[in-house]
Amino acid sequence: MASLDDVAREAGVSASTVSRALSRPSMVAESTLVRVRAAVERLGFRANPAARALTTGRSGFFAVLVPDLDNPFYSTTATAAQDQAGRSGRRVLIAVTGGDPDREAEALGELEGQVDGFAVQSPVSSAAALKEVHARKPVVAINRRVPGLTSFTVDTPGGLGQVYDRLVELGHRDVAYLAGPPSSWMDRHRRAELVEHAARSGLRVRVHGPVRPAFAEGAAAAREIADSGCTAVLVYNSLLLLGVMFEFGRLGVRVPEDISVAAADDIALVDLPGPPITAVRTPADELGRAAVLALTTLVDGEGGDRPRGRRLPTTVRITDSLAPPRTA
Amino acid sequence: MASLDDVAREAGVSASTVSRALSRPSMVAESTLVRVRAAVERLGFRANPAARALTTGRSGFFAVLVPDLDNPFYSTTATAAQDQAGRSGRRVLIAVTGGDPDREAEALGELEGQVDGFAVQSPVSSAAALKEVHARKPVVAINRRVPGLTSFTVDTPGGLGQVYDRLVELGHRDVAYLAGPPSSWMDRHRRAELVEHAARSGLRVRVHGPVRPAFAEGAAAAREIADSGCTAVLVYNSLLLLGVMFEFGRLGVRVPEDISVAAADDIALVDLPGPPITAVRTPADELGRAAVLALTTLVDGEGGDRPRGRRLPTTVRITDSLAPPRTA
DNA sequence: AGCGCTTCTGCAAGCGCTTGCAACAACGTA
DNA sequence: TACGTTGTTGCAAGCGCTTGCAGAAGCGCT
Repeated sequence: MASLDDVAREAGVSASTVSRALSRPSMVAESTLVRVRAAVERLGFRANPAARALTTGRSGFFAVLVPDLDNPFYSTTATAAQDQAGRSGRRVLIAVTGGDPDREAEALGELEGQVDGFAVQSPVSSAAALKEVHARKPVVAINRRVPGLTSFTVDTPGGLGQVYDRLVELGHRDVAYLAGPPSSWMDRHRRAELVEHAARSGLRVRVHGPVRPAFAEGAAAAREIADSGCTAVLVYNSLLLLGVMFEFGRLGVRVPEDISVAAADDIALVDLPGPPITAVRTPADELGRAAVLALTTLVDGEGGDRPRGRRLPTTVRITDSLAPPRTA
Repeated sequence: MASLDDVAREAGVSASTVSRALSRPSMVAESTLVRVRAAVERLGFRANPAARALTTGRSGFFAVLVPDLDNPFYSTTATAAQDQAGRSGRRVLIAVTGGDPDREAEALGELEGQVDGFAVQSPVSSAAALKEVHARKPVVAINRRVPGLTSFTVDTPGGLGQVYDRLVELGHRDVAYLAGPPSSWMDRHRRAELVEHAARSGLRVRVHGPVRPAFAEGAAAAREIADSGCTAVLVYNSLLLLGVMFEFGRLGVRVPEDISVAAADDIALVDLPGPPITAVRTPADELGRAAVLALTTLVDGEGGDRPRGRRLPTTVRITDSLAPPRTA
């Protein structure tokens, strides 16, 4: 591997000049620039990232912590984060934590020295722990509000409210909610919202689960839901909903004639043929992008004002997957 | 951040001793070890990875290149790879290439200096390009055989053969195959196998697709398949199959009464309730593990004999999702 | 007592890059 | 002509760690 010195020799300049030619071209005369570039080309030089990291204290990496990759919500944010990071020449280190607080803490600790910042998705760590890390390396929270940290969330509760309203309007009284993982801040949030709404509107809500938000789990829960006598079901996420509907299909439960369905995100529903399904449209990719963008300004920025987090608005797509209850 | 020197001072020894205490404890006296450890603890010391990488030439990272993360096959191998890497204290850098040769090449180039090796999943790059990288950093291929590289594949064709045989045995003559992405080495392989088998056994095979291996795409292809008059359908992967079956459910097409179904992997079928589906059981996680293990020996090993790749055997689960054709 | 040996520790160089500082040239300007 | 500018370059230190080498003990042996 060619080093800076090799390039310097080849171009007939000093190593510092080469370094500057590459990182701050405006400081170098045009003619030298050309020579250096030619030498770089000829030798196929690539800066040694470790050396650069050592001197600058920057690695060019952001870590993205996600509970798992099987959930399209997470893989989507992670992929979007990677894409966004690429725009400032950075790379993303995806760490799968399994939603386990210990592994999350371990990842935070181990990676602290290797990355320029963290985007933590659905963190199970305590806010205090996150803020401690934040004191040294910028941390932004995705999909959970953490006081003191720039946080990006999605206004799913708001969207769900509209779904409840519609259900009430249609005459539903008995609604099932298939809950996501208990460790999920989002799920707790949604349930709270649900309970509150139920109290206000006279809905009776039965919670099923919690379950791992996977297709198979949705399918597994379908029978219980169908048998529970509810007339509508709200599901923690779209992947679960597909599982539920898949099994409904096998059980002969028709949507929406026998039961109305809706999901709290629409990720796995995109491009699905046939009649659309009621869902809260969730901009997962935007979440990943926004988080990385915030990290970028946090790292590159002159310091000072930390970027404001946002709660991304949702839109609800109410469709014929919601219909009046059968008995009505 | 505490440095080695800080620890050395705190423990009353030299920096080199601390370094050795951490990386080669057997070279250090027990009593010193204790003091050093205490000092490390007290100061919360963590070695600076960049500095370590600079001196040793090792970053402790393996890169795993995958086309995308939405495909559970890839996310499973990636997750397993991460897990396996953790056992030797390494981390995994997941790079999503989108199945794009340019992005794959770019990732290989950019990461070459940052990682100790590559596990390349379903690489679209030419074998020559991969081998060129391999000359500098170990590369192992996942799910594609690349001459000159340690490669791990799964014997899906062998498994599919059994499925075909069973279909013939049941009296099927007209079979559909829903193909995966055309860039996939695996899909090409499977199709070749299929054609050959068809010729031998008098099956008539109609290829649908190719499609992106996603649930929605499967659902979108379902009607066309159902209308094609075939009596059985083989699907590129399990995610697609779920999509197909999902839509079958909505279309009123019954499995297996109206049509027999089977998938070329079983990943998304795990834990699915109800009657099991015929599938070639694919050890995706083992693939990820094996690849990282090979990398590990390639890097840590005394050199010499490069680890042999393997073609992981598959088992086929033939179930009642295969039944005699309707008209038979 | 003297010797070689093993065991442990410290010294110092160096990994490849960045960057503050100083040197220098070329160029007005007073 | 002398001097301050501006623009360009090189020198050298240093980032935090690892490691070859050599020195210092401590040991058993003759």
